[in-house]
Amino acid sequence: MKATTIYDVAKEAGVSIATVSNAINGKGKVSKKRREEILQVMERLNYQPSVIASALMGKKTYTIGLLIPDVSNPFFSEIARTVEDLAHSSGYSVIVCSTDNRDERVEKYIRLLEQKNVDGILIGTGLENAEILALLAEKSFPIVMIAREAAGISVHSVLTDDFRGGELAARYLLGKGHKRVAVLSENFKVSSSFERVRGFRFGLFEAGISLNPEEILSCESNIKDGKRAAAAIIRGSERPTALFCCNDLLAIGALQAAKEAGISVPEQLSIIGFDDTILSTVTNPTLTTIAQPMDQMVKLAFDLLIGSLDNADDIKQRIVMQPELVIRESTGSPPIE
Amino acid sequence: MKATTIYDVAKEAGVSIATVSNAINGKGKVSKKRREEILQVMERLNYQPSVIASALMGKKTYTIGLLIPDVSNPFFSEIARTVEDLAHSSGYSVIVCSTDNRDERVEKYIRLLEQKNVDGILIGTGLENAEILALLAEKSFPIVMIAREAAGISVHSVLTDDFRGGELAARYLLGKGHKRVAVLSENFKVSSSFERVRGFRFGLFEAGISLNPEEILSCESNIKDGKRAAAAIIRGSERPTALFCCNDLLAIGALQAAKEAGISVPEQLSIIGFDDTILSTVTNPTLTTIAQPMDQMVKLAFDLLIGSLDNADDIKQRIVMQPELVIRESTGSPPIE
DNA sequence: CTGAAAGCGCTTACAG
DNA sequence: CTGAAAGCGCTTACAG
Repeated sequence: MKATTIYDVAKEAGVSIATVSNAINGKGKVSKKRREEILQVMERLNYQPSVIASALMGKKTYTIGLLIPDVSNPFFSEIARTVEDLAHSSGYSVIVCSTDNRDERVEKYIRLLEQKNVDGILIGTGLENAEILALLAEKSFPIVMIAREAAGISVHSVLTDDFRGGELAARYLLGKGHKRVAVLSENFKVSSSFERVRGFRFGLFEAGISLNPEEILSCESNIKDGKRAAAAIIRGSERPTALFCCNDLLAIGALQAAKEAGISVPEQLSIIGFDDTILSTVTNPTLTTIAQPMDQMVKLAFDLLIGSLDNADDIKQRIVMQPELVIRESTGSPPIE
Repeated sequence: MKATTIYDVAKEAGVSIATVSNAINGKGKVSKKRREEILQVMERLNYQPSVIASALMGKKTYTIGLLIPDVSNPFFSEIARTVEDLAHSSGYSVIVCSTDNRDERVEKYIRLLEQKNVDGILIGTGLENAEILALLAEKSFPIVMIAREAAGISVHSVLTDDFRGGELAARYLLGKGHKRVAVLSENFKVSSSFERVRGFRFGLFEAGISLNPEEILSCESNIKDGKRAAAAIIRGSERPTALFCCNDLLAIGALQAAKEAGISVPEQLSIIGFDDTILSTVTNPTLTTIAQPMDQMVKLAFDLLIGSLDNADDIKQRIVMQPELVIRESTGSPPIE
């Protein structure tokens, strides 16, 4: 079943293919009557222009890439969904790429997306590798960072004030009366986590409380490793009364470790997460967490990307959004000594 | 920064573009020496063939579509991740399309994917609409159904024996001593849910227990609606001692409804889900559920799709996998009357 | 306002 | 074994 091409509609409408093309794209001058005729023929023949052919002529492919660490991680799958809807309603489709935060995957995907001539890329995965940054810098397609930074290359970025988020968590815990706290972080090379921890320490510092290095643990960002690391904290000689986790996955690991150790949350241990994913509403107790305004962030990032498509030299923006504390059940006052 | 084309490497290597093309694709005869030279030049020039141009010549686009109800739903995001990895390692990329089970979205996405010349589509969303089935039937690209059926069109499908899954749940509950049970289902028009309920009823029936229509509720497939529907069941005059939910999302809704009503799970009410998503390990109590062997299913489906790419007339298979009961904490014996 | 022609970057017979 | 040429389905000056 050969698809109908522009030639078929040209012949059927008794005009040249150039005129059909013009009618479709609203380019050149086509008389209203002709245009209508052509549109009707297109309808009748069920003609759909080939994106491939027009892409070859240097037009857009109407495809964008989305680079994230892992689609199966709820935080990112929620982002993916928002991106997809936005893209869809502007006529774009999105190729999803899970990087696992691994440089070789990032690089491979970037090359792949380039080969497919995507119009632009939304990046929500870490970009620390100098080689990759150099690779990206020489590309012609626009890039927008979302919830992450990319130092040294000229791109738009939309992020949350992670430092402030950490601070928010510290203040809240302090307000509840906690004095002995610990931190469970994702790998420090992930800049957002690093900032969250810095902010948290700063919040504590302002209240005259300092955090010893051994009270800050880091591990891979998944439930299992979070659980293991949290178990170590819980078993420690001086168990903290509150634990700040750099994301919900780690917080859930902590929740599980506490359950296994027979420590009740929040009565004996307060746990606070970050991201406000669907997971935080599903645990029991539900999770107090720091929310990023993801829908807005994705919307902003997407609009910046689409804007860059037509105007590559626009001034690169760095938009910083404010995080918010979402209080649920996993936090409370410290136990009375 | 113009990308280097086949002309550049041809000139640089002192051969014709035809020879370069042949060297790349291993077509025609190219002397070993020439081929190596060309490959070196390609390397040096950092040449990457344009997928677009070769797609226009009727070659593959190395892009597949994935149609699922919602990427942000953990069950599907886990599928998406597996598909992505499989695709990636075979040189394909995947365009993710969330349909929300809405016919107009399904249709729009199918047209979009066709326009983009995807090589094939993996469908994990319901396909009941006759118009859409007709649309699909006339398409030239291969389609593989995953965890869903598509009646009346010639496609491969890989599914779980949903009936058996329902039966498994019934047997297990029966074995625990439950006699008064209820069902919380997703919309019955979703065939997999319908089968699960049928299987569950059958399991009960074999033990001489029948289910009244009012003990089977259906609602939208999300936590909130599940919670609301479960609340109605719980408040009912004769509260069941066990509740079978057609998927984990609904089961979580039920868990929340129970918590809110002050009913303890599993002591006063056993709850069993379906799908074994990450969510079922995160709740408290953790969720007993019926697992589908998704990784295997996705792998099979993907391989069938890739196979169909080269051989469109292969005999369409219908592979049925066996579900498995995963016992966690949300189920137990019924309370003593 | 409309059409002939060139060209995008490839692949594929076909001729040599 | 290698290359000239046609063609995939479009778009874009350009001429009329």
